[in-house]
Amino acid sequence: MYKSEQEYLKNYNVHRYDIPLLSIDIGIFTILNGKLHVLLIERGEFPYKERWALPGGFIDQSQDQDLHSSALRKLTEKTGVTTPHLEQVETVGNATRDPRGWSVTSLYMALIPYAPTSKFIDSVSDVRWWPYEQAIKLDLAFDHLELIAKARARLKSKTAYTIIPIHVLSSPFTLTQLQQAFEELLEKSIEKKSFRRRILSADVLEEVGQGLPAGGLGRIAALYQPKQGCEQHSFVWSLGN
Amino acid sequence: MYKSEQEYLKNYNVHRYDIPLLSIDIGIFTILNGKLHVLLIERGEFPYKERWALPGGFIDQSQDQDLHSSALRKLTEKTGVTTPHLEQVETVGNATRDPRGWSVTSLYMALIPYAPTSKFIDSVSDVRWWPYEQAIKLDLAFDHLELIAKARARLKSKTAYTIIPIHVLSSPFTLTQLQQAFEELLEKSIEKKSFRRRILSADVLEEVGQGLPAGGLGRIAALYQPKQGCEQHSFVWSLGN
DNA sequence: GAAATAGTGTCTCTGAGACAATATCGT
DNA sequence: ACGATATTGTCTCAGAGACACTATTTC
Repeated sequence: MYKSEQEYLKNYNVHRYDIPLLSIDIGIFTILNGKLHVLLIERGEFPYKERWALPGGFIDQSQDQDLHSSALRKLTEKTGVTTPHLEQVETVGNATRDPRGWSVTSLYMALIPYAPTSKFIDSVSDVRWWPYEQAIKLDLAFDHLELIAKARARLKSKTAYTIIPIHVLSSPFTLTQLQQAFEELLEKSIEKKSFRRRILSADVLEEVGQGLPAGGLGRIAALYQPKQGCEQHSFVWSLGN
Repeated sequence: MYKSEQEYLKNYNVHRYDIPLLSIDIGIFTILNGKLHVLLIERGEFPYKERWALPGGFIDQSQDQDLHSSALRKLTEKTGVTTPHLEQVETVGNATRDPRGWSVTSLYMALIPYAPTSKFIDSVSDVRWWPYEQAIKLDLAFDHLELIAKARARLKSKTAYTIIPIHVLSSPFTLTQLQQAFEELLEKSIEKKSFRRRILSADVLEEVGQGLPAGGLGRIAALYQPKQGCEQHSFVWSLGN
C-alpha cells in the first residue's frame, strides 16, 4: 500500500480508528493519627458528577512527556508535593468501567507525609483525606473501589520487603514512629527488637539527633532520616508470616 | 453545560480529543536447550517494517472484553497455547516511542513450554524463537529492546520468590530439570540440597511416577507436575543473595 | 567396575520471633 | 520513686548455603 515509512506516516490519522480512552488514576496514601488515609476528590463533572473518586485524569499530550510525569503532574497539582514516592501499580482496561466506552486507566500509588488539604494548590473541586476504612464504604465513581483496593494491596505487599512506609513520615522521625507506620500498612504488629535489627542493619537510615518521643513523655529517642538511595533496598526476608 | 449524565453521554465523542495510541506487547519466554529464548515476529507493516518486534497489537474493542483477555488472545494467536502464565509487567507511554505520535503500550510477560514455531497457528508473518542474548543484539522495532529487558527483569525477580519457572517446563519433569530452569532464569547457580528442600517443603509439586533423566543415563528420577494452585505460593526468603 | 545422575545427612550462618532486662526521660 | 518510652541481650527456630556422602541406573 505505502512505499515508505515516511509516506505511511504522512497519511496516518489516529482518528480513523476506535481507540480506547486512556486515563491515569492515583491512590495517594498517608498516615494521619496512626491511621491509613487516602486522598479523594469530589467530581465536578459528568460522568459520576458529585461522586468521590481517585485523583486523576487524561494525558495532556502537549504537557506530558511520558506516563510517569503525567502522574507526577497530577499528584503535584493536587498536593503540592514534588518528590513523593510514586509507582505504577497496574493498568486496568475493559469495556464496562466507563460509560463513555472501552476505557483504560493506568493506576499509580503514591505515598506522602500528611499535610492538611487546605494547603493544597488546586482546590477547585473538593479534595479531602478519607480514613481508608471509610473511603471503601463510599459509593465511589467508576471502578475506583477496585482500584483503591489494588493500590492498597500493593502498598501492603511492598511493606513486607522494602522500606516504603518511610515515605509517609516527615523527617526526622523515631524508630518507634517508623515501626507504627509499618504496622499500620502491614495490618500486623511487628516485634520491636526484630524490627530495629532489620531496619538498622539494612543501613538505610541516618541518625540526625535526638528528641523526645511524640507524647512528650519517656526516654529521649534517636531521630533518623532516610539515607540517599534507601529506595533501592530490598530485604531478603519478607515480614509478617 | 449538561443537565444530566445521560445528556452528557449522548453528546460525548471520543474523536474530539487527542488520544494516545494504545497497544499491547508481550514478551513470551521459554527455555530451549537450557537457554532462555524469546519469541519475536518480523513486522510486515509500517512503521518499522521488516524489523523484529515483540508480538502485540491494538485492542479490538469488539473482540476484547478487557486488557488481559486481549493479551491472551494475541498470545494464543501466535503460539496456540491457551493456559500459559501471563502477567502484566508495566505500562509504558511517552511522546517519542512511536513515530505516529504519543503512544502507550501495556507490556505483558508470558511463559510457555517450548514448542517449535512451525506448529503455530498464525504464521502469516515470520515468527521465531530467538536466544535471549541474540535477541537483544537485533535492531528491534520501537522501544522493544527496553520492553524486552523489563520483561526479562520481572522474570528474574519473580524467580527469586515464586515458582514461575515451572511454566517453561512441560509436565512431568524432574527436580533437576526444574532447578536448571531456575538457574537459567536467575542467572545464578543454586545449591542442589537447598533447592530441593525449598521446593519440596513448599508442597507445590505432585509426584507422578519415575523415569530416566534427560540424558538417558544415571539413576531413575522422580517425576513431578505442578499442584493446583501452586501459582499462589510465595516464599518468605528470596533466592540468590 | 566406571561414569553419570538422583537423592540425603549434617554443619554453619543469618535473620525472624519471643520475651525479658536495662536505660533514660518527665513529673 | 513512678510511669512511660527507648534500647539492648539473648534464646529459639526456620531456612539458606556448603559440601560430603550414599543410591541407583547404564554401559
